Amino acid sequence: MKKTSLKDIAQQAGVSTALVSYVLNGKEKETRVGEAIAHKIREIAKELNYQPNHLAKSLRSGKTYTIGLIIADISNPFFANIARVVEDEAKKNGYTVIIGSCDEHAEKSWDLLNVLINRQVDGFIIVSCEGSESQVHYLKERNIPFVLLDRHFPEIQTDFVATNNYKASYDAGIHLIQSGYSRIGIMAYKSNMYHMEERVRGYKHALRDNHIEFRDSWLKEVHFESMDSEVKTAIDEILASEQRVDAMIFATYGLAINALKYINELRLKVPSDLAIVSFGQAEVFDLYYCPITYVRQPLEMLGKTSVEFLLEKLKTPDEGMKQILMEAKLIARESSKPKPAALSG
Amino acid sequence: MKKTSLKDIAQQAGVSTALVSYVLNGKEKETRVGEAIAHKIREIAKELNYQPNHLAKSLRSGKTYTIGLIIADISNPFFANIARVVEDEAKKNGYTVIIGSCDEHAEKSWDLLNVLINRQVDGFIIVSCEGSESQVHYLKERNIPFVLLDRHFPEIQTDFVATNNYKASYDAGIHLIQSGYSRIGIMAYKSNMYHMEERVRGYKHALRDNHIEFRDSWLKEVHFESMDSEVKTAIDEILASEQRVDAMIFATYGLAINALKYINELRLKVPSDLAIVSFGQAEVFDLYYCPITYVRQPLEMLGKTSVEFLLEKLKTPDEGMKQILMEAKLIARESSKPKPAALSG
DNA sequence: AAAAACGGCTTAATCGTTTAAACAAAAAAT
DNA sequence: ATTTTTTGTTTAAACGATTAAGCCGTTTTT
Repeated sequence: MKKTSLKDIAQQAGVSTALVSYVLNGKEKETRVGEAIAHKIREIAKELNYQPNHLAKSLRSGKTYTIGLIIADISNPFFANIARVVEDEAKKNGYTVIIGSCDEHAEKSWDLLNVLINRQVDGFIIVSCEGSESQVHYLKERNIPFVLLDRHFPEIQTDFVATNNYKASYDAGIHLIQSGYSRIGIMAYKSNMYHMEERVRGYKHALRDNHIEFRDSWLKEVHFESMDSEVKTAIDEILASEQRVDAMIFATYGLAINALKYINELRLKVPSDLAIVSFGQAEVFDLYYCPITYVRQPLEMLGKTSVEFLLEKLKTPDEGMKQILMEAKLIARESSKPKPAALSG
Repeated sequence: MKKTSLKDIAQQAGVSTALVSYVLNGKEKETRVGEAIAHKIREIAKELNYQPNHLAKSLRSGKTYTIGLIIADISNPFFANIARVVEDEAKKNGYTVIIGSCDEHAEKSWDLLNVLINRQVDGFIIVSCEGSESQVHYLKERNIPFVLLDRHFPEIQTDFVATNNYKASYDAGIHLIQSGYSRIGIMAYKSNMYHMEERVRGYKHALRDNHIEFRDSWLKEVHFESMDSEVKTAIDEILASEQRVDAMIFATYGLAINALKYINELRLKVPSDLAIVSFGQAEVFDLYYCPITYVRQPLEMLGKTSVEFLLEKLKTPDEGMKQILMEAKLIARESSKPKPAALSG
């Protein structure tokens, strides 16, 4: 039972494939196909349950209506959700998305890029990982349309859609300070990715603007790959420092999860022993005995806009760069509630 | 800067495209291509950074090396993770995966199916949703290879890879009983999906085998779509029943998350006020103030095996059905620790 | 010496579409 | 009555690969 093709319909109708193609693509008007025959063709197509072969279409047209979505880490619920949004938005526009996770490895990202290029995706949406600058340059050179999502490289001119991480982190810091905390630590990934640097920078400026002297021992940078062990060490150290912190910002969801587990092991009470603000939304933060204050990034908007940008780029490739920074929102919960001492002070 | 094709290489080398194809596909021996020319072709290919066009290959060969993965609910971390496993395993075998989530809607599932069929995927791996039997029949009729994953229809002969839900649920019940709980409730989705029925059946049999009389008020079935509100009502009711339960089994991860939030609101202590066992693994269960006992399904094996089955089916379509039920494992934690009273009794 | 085999290459059909160009017949304009 | 226009249709090339079949010298076999 082979799939029915244009040819089959043409044969049954006793016409050429051209007519069938015209009719089934709604071009009967422009190409002046006869009423009767057009009707007949549609009937037969329905009867034979004709489904066009996308491969052939794409080969001919050079368009696959497929978007490659390369994500730095799909196990992160933030990215998983953003992937969903992208998929939905793309589907609405008749595009299919092929998702790949590079698990924060630039090499894997190269592989994915090549696989997807071979599959002739029309363009890419990319959550870049560290060390993938060359890939971005490659895409630019090859003139392959793409939009960077959530993370971008300030030194490379590209389209991008991202969060204002500096501001988000600054806000997180201010919030803690206003809640009465003054010795505030931050845990981030050891990385020279811009979004991560911005988060640290925002935090530092929040301290500075409130005349709190930043101390090196308050900044803990851990490696993504060995997060499990390094987080524990980092927590131990940051709590042992002579100026013991009374609050912490976690620059990512993954860090927060890991740290909270350890904090539980240590029997530390949140927020009385340690207040917490974290990046990244997830159900988990509702479920923790003390609901975690978190920075909510505009997930839906980020995803939607990235698709929008890309589709526009596909339509009119020569329009200028589109770049946007969106504001995150701090959701204040119990884990950073005003320090009792601060109320009277 | 067009992509380089076989033709380009052929022109540069001054030969026909046939030779280029032979060489680049490693068929130079069988097709007796001259040493020198073969070498030259390879050089030029490298120089022009030739990347074969997958569309053309697929159109010609009828194979896309693409698998369609249709998932009932990708926002469930269990399925998200299984998707990752499937993707990885497929990639290892040179296949690309196109993932789609139908969000538990049979209609959306139909759409996805059609989109992917048009894209000529070689086969499907499907986590079915309720009411999608007709789709399974359709695939069978059309002779499109597929494997059902995690959920299957006992009345339809298909390949499938799933968990032994009956056993898993039975074990969960036994575990609670042995820990001293005797009034055990269960919350499940209102659904006639087999996997859900099996979970309820296993639970009931655990009670029966321990001479505990099952009470209708202990079984709470809620609708997936209106879960948020129904879960609360269900919890209220199950706690108000004359024989108030002292333990609960949650048949899915989503139910557990929802219920735990409400249980927190009610200031119920786990496990002293209510012991808990849940299906589905996730970091969350480590993070809850009282680590949740859960049924760990063999996620990696499920995913891997489903790919294996499908690839075998693609190779030798006429081999018989492959069906496998895998055993889950109960991970006992604090949320179901032995009841103090039970220790002395 | 003729026939067969081999080595090295090209030709051309094919996969399923799209679409510009050509064509023929009918209708309209001159 | 001829030319032009319009209408409805077919032809065939193209997308980029694969591959059976063909071709033509050279070498080997008989």
